[in-house]
Amino acid sequence: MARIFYFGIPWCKWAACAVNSIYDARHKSIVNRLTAIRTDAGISQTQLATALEIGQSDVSKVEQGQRRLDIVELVEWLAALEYDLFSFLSEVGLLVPLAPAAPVVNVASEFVPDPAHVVAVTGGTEIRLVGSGTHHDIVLANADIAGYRAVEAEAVRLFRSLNDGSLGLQNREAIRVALDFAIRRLPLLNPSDVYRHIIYRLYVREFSLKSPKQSWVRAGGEALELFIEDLYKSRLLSEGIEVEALIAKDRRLAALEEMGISDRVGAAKLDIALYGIHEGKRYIFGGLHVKASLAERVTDDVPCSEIMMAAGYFSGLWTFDAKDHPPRSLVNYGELGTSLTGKPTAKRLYIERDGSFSICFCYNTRTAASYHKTPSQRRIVVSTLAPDKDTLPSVVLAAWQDFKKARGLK
Amino acid sequence: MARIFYFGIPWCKWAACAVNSIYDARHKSIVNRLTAIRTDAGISQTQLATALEIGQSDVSKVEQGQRRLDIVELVEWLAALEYDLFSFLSEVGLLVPLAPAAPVVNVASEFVPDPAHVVAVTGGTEIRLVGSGTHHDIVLANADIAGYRAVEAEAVRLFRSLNDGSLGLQNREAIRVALDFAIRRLPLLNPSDVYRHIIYRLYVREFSLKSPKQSWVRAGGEALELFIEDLYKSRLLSEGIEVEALIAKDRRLAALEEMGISDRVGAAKLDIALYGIHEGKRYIFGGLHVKASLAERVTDDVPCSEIMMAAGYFSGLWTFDAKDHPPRSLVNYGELGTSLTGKPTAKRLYIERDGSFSICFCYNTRTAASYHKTPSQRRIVVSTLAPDKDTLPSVVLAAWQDFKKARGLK
DNA sequence: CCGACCGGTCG
DNA sequence: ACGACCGGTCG
Repeated sequence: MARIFYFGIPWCKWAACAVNSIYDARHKSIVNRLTAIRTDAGISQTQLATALEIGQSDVSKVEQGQRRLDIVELVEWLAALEYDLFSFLSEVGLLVPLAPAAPVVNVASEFVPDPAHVVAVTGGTEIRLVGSGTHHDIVLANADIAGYRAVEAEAVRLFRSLNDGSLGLQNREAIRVALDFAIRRLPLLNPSDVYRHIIYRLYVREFSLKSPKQSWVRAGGEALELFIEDLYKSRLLSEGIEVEALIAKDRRLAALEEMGISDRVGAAKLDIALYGIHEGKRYIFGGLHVKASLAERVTDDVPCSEIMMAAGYFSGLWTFDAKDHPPRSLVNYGELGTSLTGKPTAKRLYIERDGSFSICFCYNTRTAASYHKTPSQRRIVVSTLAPDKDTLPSVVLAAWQDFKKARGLK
Repeated sequence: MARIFYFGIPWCKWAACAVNSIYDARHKSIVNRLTAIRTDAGISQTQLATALEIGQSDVSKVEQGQRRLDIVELVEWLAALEYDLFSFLSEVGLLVPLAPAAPVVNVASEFVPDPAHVVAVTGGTEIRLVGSGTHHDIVLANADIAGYRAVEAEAVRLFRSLNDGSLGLQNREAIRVALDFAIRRLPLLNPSDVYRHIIYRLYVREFSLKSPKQSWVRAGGEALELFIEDLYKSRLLSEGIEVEALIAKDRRLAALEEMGISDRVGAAKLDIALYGIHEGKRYIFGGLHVKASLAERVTDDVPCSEIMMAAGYFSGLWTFDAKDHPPRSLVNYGELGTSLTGKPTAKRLYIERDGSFSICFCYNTRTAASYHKTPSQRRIVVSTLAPDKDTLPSVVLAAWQDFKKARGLK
């Protein structure tokens, strides 16, 4: 039973407008917005009337406020305009959250977003993840409801197209586009939540050609590398730095060979190469290891990273640190730990104690960044992907300048 | 522009109910639902009227369908009932997805044994693995049909019991028992096929309490360690060697500490400890890293193994080398490679070139054993688990004798 | 074709 | 509780 929120305008007494709400200011804004949606879409009153199988004069009357729409009529009106009802209600100020979030529910697996339960709450949007005969409500802090719905619509469009090939996209490209769209449309969200609760779960829900979770492993992993390449390309090119996702085997081998370490590391142990341009020549000066989540798999990258650093190259770990603990909740706490008090998690030690990476860029804002001086001097930094928050470009630029100095390139 | 859903009932022409939609079936359902929400909440018409600051008769009129609500009124009505608008619209059938409904079933490649297709063929038994609307017929060489059926029956009994807890077994224990039963009952089969095509696939087919594949990852992995401990315990105890699965965290830490390497490796990087008994004292002299399949995950164990070897300990890799390539067939060729001609697979290099493990014990009989002298002198050995074929006990015994000599224990 | 991608599990 | 377990994918 859904009683979490109510949608209303508490300061206006219904009694006052019960008889003549047609003249009410809120009705004016509804009517004005309906008219604007129609004209923005380049639809004439006559065309709309035809679609609704009513007379043009009925459309005119509604838009002048002389005839009011009940809920069924409004729904069909918006349908004819192909406009989302919740976006509409949001725009005309009819959605107001009541209570703070979310009863906690115990869970099992296969949790995917329920399109019928997307509600505005204080400070964000609540979505419902349903699965195994139960559900869990997750609050996406700083997400507006229209933004979430737009992201869901785009992801659904992209992922469904994979089932019939209608857009001609590879899976990894569809995921990259969906993730890019979501990060841009919901820039204030925790990026790790966007990745894990929105994009991953919608992919699992919509993609049915192959087992979606296993497909996600392959396609999602490569999509993340493409996403990162694309994200930083423009931010770094102006600094004379090129970012290259090493998905093609020969490109990866070329990168490892230029560093002179291809005989000592597996051929597939670097995800992103960083090249600096100096006097028209292109030098590799480092790279990024990309992991959506860490688990024991972060160990894979440690040997290569240590070899790179020993050879004088920059070697960063880029991660969403995505991980939730279903028995308790579906809150995405990550594995690097949310607190600096108490014993550090095992994963932190790779960076803070062992210094196996030059730096760890973490995009789960629940993760605790390194605060005090670390034993290895290597740090975990945490931010969103907003250009003014994310220090990756400046860190990479500094690494390039250090590299030039060390190699006597001036 | 948000176009996720449209809200409407396409088969009903608006025109038909524009004048008198109050009598429309959809209005009835709206009105009935509003009434039900009120009564379910134990609110009287009078109480609701007071909250809305209207008369009780107005409430009555609305609930009888004599007076219809526009959108502003509906929003406030639901607000007074503390009921979610989106849930309401969903319940009265006003939310219709734009695209055809999402395909709910994504049962792609879940290949599980078809109990109806088990046939004797020359040299073995053919079973049918069904999934994705297609199937693959697999020949289990050297399996008699009665043996296969007995194994399937036992596995089904064990795995079904996990759904209702009827045998009181943990998942890993049920898997261990099933694997043990199968290996004993079908001793001439390729052990990797027993593991992968029989035990794994029956677990996926029968266990339904949690997502079976992910459950397998956890439970199957630990079951394998228990299985190995149990398998070699009796064969090695007579030689004064104890085999201990390091599933308990404190036992694992104790093993790493006795080797003096606990500060340099992650706490969970060894699966089986090997202890020798000398003059009533128990010395750790090595261990086994266990992997059902390799993938990139074998890298996890490399650093710990190299540290163990550098410190003078025996460090073996025990693997089923289980891997098939479904698009082509479901034959379990492994990743170490079936041929010694041509370029060695990347996985072989860990042992044969880099010598990162003392030895690799592989129980996929399709895998090619090291034949020529290897660069590292370290070898891949391949066999079944039959006591007269499996050289593991003698290799481990030799390692214990070498250890005693090196440490001056005589 | 051979390889690394990642998340639900459950002790 | 927090960690390592492993296999279908698809380039």
